[in-house]
Amino acid sequence: MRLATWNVNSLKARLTRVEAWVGAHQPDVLCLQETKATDAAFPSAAFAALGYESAHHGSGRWNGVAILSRVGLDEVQPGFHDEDRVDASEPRLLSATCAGARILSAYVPNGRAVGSPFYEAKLVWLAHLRQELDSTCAAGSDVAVCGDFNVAPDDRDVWDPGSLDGATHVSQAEREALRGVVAWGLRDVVRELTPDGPGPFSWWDYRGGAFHKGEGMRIDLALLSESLARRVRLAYVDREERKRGASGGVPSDHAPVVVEMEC
DNA sequence: ATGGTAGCGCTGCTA
Repeated sequence: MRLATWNVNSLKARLTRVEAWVGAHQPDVLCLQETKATDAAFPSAAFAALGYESAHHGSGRWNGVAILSRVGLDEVQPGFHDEDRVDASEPRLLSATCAGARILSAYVPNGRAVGSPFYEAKLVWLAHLRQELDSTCAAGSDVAVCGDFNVAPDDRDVWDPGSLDGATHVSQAEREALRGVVAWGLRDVVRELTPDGPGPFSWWDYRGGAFHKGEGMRIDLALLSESLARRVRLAYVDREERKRGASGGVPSDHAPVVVEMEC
């Protein structure tokens, strides 16, 4: 089973690259974030032509999450199961069951600036994600929480920890909120298989040639339950996709994260 | 040099 997650920064702008990447890498399940698409505009036919069922939760313009699967796509749940918990106007979570595993595609709020209302909402959103796992996933079951967490888990996950000390994405409270999600019973398998930093980064600012200067962050994660994590044989970031070239057009500012599990 | 790039969409916001 090959599972991947990718913030595409507009599916409309990236469709050719996504199709090429799917064809080349053949994921069984692919979580997408920042589709910036309405459900009506989501290109389900294009993915069906590649052999994938798909589900999307989006309202256009901003946010938007999707799951593609060629191993079944059932029990699709847009948003949190209890919509009273979080403002339902921002489509940032989509869950589905694929080959017996509960898959969550998550786009955590950016937070903008430490201490802002958006930052406080980000912390609340992460707390609700933990509650979602508590109330919808059984301990010991196959669960993968994949997406753009907009948090760098520790200092190995940023290019220059000193210059970012206390900033958004690396603040203590954000990291604690992320640890709260992980503490449900998840493992950060890319980090486990790549213990040395800095990196592997999954996001680079479009500005200032950050990618080529190696100034990125690791904020896109595949968090796997124990039952899935012990089957992992490969987990990595596909930096090649972040380069301009072969697939044509401008790349997303995020690279895909890929996990390969036995059976 | 207090900037820069990209997407959406047509004005300025979001990241």
